[in-house]
Amino acid sequence: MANQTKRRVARMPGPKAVPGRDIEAPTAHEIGKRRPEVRLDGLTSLAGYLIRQAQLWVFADFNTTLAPLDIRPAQYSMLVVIRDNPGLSQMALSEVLGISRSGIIPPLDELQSRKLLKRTAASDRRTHALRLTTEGKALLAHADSLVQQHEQRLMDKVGARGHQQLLNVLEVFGRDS
Amino acid sequence: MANQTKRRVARMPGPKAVPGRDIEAPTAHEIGKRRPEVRLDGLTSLAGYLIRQAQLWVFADFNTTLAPLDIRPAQYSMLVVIRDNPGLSQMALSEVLGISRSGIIPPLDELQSRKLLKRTAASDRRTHALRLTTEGKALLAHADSLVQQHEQRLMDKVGARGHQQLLNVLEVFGRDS
DNA sequence: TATTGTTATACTCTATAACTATA
DNA sequence: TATAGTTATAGAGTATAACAATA
Repeated sequence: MANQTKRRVARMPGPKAVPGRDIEAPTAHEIGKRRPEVRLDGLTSLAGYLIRQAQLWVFADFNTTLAPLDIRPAQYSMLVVIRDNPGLSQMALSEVLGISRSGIIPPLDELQSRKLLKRTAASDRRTHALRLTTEGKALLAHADSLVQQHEQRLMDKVGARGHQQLLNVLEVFGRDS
Repeated sequence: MANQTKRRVARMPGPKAVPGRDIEAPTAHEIGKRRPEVRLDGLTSLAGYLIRQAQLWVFADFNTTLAPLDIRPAQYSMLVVIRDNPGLSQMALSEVLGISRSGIIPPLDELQSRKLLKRTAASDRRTHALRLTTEGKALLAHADSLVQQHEQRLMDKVGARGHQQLLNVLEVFGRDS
């Protein structure tokens, strides 16, 4: 049967017992079957939900577009910020990107192992001054052109006017937030 | 020193060697110090980046607002869709929410263990017909009012006009995607 | 044979705490 | 004492593959 005896244990402290299933009369849903149109009004009237869906589309399209370079959104952000702010520290980068200083290390390690950036010495010897390598700059230039294709697809999706409205309306989220 | 001998091993197949650091002349960045304004133009001109930042704000504010009910965005989405489509299957729900049928099980288990929904029998005995419990409906009603507060804060953030533009422009992401 | 729910497993992203070196 | 980078660890979210029950 579809309902097994042993259920998945929740990921927190103690195992949470998950009760079995009841029996209840079917609704128009089950009767209609054939993947009847699922009502989503309750969600699509929320701007937050639409923003989330848009973001999922953006990441999916970004990843597809940048796949030839094996660059994901977060990595692209890091490369751009380092290019535009050569010598900034990991702390500064992590603050700007809104992640913890420990969380930024794995992606930086990967980018460095791919020879796209380097950690150079700074006057404050506790810090690393981040810089793109020549190879990193070249790859980023290529990535920029692919990102423009991605941005164009987004524009195709929402229209030139809608695209401009997004830039205007969402500008408030660009700085700090 | 800040640079250790042993570096973090990348998470994929083989360990990737991470090279050491170079030494290079400091830029205006290090000299200026005092957290100089980091340039973000390269990112903030991309609608995709702004959408991502907006989404991070939305989730953060949503989580703060719904904290008293311990409901996260994905859980709220599930409860709303199940309320509006009583009896739908896990497959239908996972397709609508854009996640795999295995990935939807942990959150459903948790909601069921909290007695907010139930898996009832359906005519097709391979499937579960999802339904909210009375408790689930009550909690969702409470959640709805909190979500409206959250939506109001978003409107405060982008303005009533901007909010309406978001609903209009992002509508295309609401269905399928 | 195909589909639904489940389990096992794994990868990514992110966070906190503790440690080292530097300030 | 405080800060930057690192390590260890853990949790949440997601995915794929294989399996049993059912169609």
